[in-house]
Amino acid sequence: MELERLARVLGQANEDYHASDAPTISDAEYDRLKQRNAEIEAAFPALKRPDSPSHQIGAPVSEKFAKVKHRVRMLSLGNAFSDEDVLDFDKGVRRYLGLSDTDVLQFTAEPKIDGLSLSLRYEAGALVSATTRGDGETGENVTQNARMIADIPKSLNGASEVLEVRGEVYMSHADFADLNTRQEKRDEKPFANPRNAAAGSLRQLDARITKSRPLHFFAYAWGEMSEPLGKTQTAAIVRLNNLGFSTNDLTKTCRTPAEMLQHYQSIEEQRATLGYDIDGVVYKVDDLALQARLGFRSTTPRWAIAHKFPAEIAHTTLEAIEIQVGRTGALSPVARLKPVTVGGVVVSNATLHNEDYIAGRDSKGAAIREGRDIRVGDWVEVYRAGDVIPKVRDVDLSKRKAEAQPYVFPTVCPECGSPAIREEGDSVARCSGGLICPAQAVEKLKHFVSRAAFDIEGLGAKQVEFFYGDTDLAIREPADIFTLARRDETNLGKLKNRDGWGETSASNLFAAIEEKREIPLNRLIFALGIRHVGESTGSLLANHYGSWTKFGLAMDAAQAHEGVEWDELLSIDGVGSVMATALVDSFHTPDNRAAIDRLTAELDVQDVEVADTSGSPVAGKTVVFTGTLEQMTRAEAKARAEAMGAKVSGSVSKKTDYVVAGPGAGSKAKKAAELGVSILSEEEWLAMIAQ
DNA sequence: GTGCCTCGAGTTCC
DNA sequence: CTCGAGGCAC
Repeated sequence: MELERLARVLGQANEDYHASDAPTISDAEYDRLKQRNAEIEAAFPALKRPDSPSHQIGAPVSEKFAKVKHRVRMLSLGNAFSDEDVLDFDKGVRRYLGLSDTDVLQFTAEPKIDGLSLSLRYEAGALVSATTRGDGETGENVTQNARMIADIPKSLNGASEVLEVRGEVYMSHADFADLNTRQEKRDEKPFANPRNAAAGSLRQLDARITKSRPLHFFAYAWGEMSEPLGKTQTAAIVRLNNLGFSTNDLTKTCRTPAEMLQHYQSIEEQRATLGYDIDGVVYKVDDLALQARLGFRSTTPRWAIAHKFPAEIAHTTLEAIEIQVGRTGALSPVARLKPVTVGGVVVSNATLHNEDYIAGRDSKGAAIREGRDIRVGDWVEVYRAGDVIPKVRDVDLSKRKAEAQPYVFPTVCPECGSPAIREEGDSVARCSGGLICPAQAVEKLKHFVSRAAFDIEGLGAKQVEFFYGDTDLAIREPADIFTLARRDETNLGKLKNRDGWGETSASNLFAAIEEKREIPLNRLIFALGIRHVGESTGSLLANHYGSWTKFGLAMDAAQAHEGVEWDELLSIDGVGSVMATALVDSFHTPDNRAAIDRLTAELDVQDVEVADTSGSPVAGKTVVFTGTLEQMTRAEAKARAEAMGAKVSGSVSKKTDYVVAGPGAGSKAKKAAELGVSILSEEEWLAMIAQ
C-alpha cells in the first residue's frame, strides 16, 4: 500500500529532520513524496490514513498561520508614474519641511523588488519572529519558513536589544525556472511568475517545502528598534549590511531630482539582466531626522515614493460587456476578454469603470481616448493597474469590424428590471429597485456579514447566496440571520440533512451567529450599509452617540433636516450634508426602518465604552487641532482627546484651552496667540495626555 | 472657489 | 489598487 509507505518514509524523514537536524532524504525528494501523497489522497479520499503525513508533518495544529500585530505598522508607498510626479514629490517634501529650492535635500534611490515584504524581529540578537505584511496592521507568523531562507541571519552580532528588520523576499529568475521545471516533471501546475512562486513558498505550512524552494531576502527598512541604525537611510543600509543582511547594490544616494531620474533610467536599462523581478525604483529622504518630521499620511509615508516602471500591456479581443450590480445599486460594466497573459497572469475579466469610460470620456466630459469608444468585438489593449487590477485602456480602431455597434448602456437594471438612474453630476448609473433588486439585496447581505461588519464565521459570500435563494430557510434581510436557528428548529432541523451540511456544520454556524448577537455599535452602524457611511464613519458616529438608543433617537429627531439634532450631526468632524442626508433618510424610509428595527430586536448592541476621565489632565478642556499632525491623523487625535474627556472644537475662541499646532498651522495659531490661548506642539500635547 | 486628504465603493486573480 | 466624491482648511 503506497500511502502506508509514504506515511512511514515521510514520518521518519520528518522526525530525523526536526529531532536531529540531520535530514535522511533531500529536501527535493521530501517535497516530491509529499506531493505524491497529496495526489493519492485527493484521488481516493476514502483511503486517507489517520496518520496521514498531510495533516501532521511540521504543520501547526491550525490550518492557518497565526496572526501577529505589527508593533510598527508596515505601510505601502505612494506611487509616481512620470518624471513630473517625481519632481512634484521633491517639491512637496521641500514645501512641507520649509526648505527652499536651493537647500540641499538628499534622497536614496533603490530598485523596488517585486516580492513580498517581511518583517523580522530580533531580540538580543536572535531571530524570534518573521511576519508577513498582511494588511499592514496585522500579518501572519511565518517564522519557521523564514528560518529556511539562507539570506536571513538567525542571529546577529552587536545588534541592539530589539531590532525589527524589514525587507523583501523574492525568487531569482533562474531558481524560478528550475522550480517550474520540477513542477512540470511532477505534473504539478507551474507558477505564473516568480512573485507568486515566492509567496506560495513562504506560505507553505510545511517548512520543509519552503526549504526546497530557493528564496532570497533584501533588507531595506526597519520597524521597532531599541537603538537607531544610523542618522541617514544610507548609513542604516550600510549598518544592516554589516549586521549580515543582503542589501541591494543598486542603492544610491542622490543629491538632486535629476540624479534620481538618471538612476531610475540606469536601473531600467539593467532591469533585464538583474536576474530578479523589480517593478520600479523607490526614493526615500535620506536624513532620518527629516523622515521623522515628515511622518505619515493615513497609509503612506510622506518621505518616500515608488517610481513605477510602465505597466506591461497585452492585446486581446473584447468578447462581451456585462453589467454587475453592486450593493448600492451601482451598475458596473465588466469586460469579458479572450484570456490573455498580462504581466505573468492570465486575465479574462477587466473593469470598464462606467458608461463614460466606455464612451471614451472622463467624469468631466473630456476625451480620455480622443473619442475612441469601446465596442464588443474590438481588439483592445489591457494592462494591470498597479500590477493588480486589469483594465481596458485603449482600442485599435484599424481592427474594428464594420458591423461593430457602439455599446448602449442599459437604462434598466439587468437583474431586476427597475429603471437605472444616473443622477446629474454622478458618474455611475444606479438601479432604483432598492431591496426589491435581488442583486442589491444579496450584495447588502454580503456587506453585512463582511469582516469589518458582523464577521460571522461560516457565513461568507457563498453561504449568503445559498440562503438567499432558499425557500425554507431564506435569509433575505439581516434580521433573518438571527432567526435562522429558530426557524430551522420549527422546521425539524432540516439544515443538517441538506447536501453539504451535517450536524456539526449546522450547529457551528448557529453558534457563530449566536456569538455575534452582541455587537459593538460601530460595527452595527457600518453593517447597515448606508451610502457614504463606511468603517471609519461608523466609528465616528458610534463614538459621538455612544449607544444605539441615542443614535436612533438622533436620527429620528433630525428627520426634517433641521433642528438641534441635525446641527449636532453636521457638527461631527467628518460628517457633512451628503452623509447626514444619507443617514437620516435611511432611517426615515419606512421599509428600511422596519428592517432595522427587526434586526436590532435580535441584537444586544454594546455601548461605546466611556472611559473614566476623572483624573484626566484634559477632562472638560476645549482643544483645537490645527496644521498637520505628524503622529496621528486628525480623526485619531480627535477620538483620543474625546476619550480623555476633552472637547474638540474647530475654531479658536476665548473658550479654547489649548491649541495643538502642527507644521503649516496658519490663522488659527495666530488667533490663539492674540487671545493668549496656550499653544502646544504635537509632542507637548501627547506628553500631556500621557500623564 | 481651490487644493489637499481621506474615505467609500468598485474591481481581479491566486 | 484606483477613482470619485465628500469634507475641511485656506
